[in-house]
Amino acid sequence: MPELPEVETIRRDLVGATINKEIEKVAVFNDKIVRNDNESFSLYLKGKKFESIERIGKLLIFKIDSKNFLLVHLKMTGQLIYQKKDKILAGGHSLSQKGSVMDRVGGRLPNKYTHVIITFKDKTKLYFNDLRRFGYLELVGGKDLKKIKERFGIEPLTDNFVLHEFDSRIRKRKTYIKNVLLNQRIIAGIGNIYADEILFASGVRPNRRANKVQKSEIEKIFNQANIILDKAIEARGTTFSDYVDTKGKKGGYVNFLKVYGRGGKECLKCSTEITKIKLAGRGTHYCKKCQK
DNA sequence: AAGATTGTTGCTTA
DNA sequence: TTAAGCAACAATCT
Repeated sequence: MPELPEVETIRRDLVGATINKEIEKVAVFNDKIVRNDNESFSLYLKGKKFESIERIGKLLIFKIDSKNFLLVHLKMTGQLIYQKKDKILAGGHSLSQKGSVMDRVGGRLPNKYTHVIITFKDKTKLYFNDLRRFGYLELVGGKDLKKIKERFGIEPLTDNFVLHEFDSRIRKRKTYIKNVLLNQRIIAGIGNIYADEILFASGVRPNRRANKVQKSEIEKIFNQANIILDKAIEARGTTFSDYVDTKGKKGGYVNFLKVYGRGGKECLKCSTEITKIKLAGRGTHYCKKCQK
């Protein structure tokens, strides 16, 4: 589940690897993944370069020129992997038809989940893989991009992410505090894993109503969001199931998780059993003693 | 073998 | 007009 830290890790890696490299060829194997007409998509990108790569929330924005942008969203199981050439097993052929964990995390490429391959002129390749096929690629113009950007709330780790704004956005809402953190129109980039981790570190239960959370608690949530997202980027993200970076490597923050995925286990602070509930259809983990 | 897994959109309802 | 809540989407694992 790529959230802000995972997508940011990918963005930084791809800036180093692909900026200003001429695209030689684009192959699309699944016509639902690319939201534009597949043929014109490939044709358009041929000969183009990425001028820069930005991110808003969990969305990657590859700038082609001042009016054209390639959007890539990984949703739950999308991957962007960059490597020199197809890895081919000795004596075998390169396209694995059988899905396996090895295919999903760190195996040979392309595999049955590879839906798009961008080949650069220097023969390096960028693979878009997605087991669940929720992710997408889309070419958009400047006006579309502007509209899309407007749909996002305040962005952590930027100058717009200030306590006052954070507080006023949360305070208005009657829904659960966790829902507010997950709502991309209010705050961009936080997903299920980091929402649970931030609330644990802040001592606030996910099912508290946002408008009933004290100002001092909102300040804690704000501070912990900054700390945790920063630390997670430093650790190159969290691999819980399918996430890997552009080299196919897992994220190290999984070793720092305090509550996510630990339902029924002992709280690392107080040894109380971690409670797992369902909130807004999401698995939600918290410590009933440490979080009020 | 049903249920869980989750990011986002779009619909319905209040 | 806006917010809240939920179904739908997709494939795989337990």
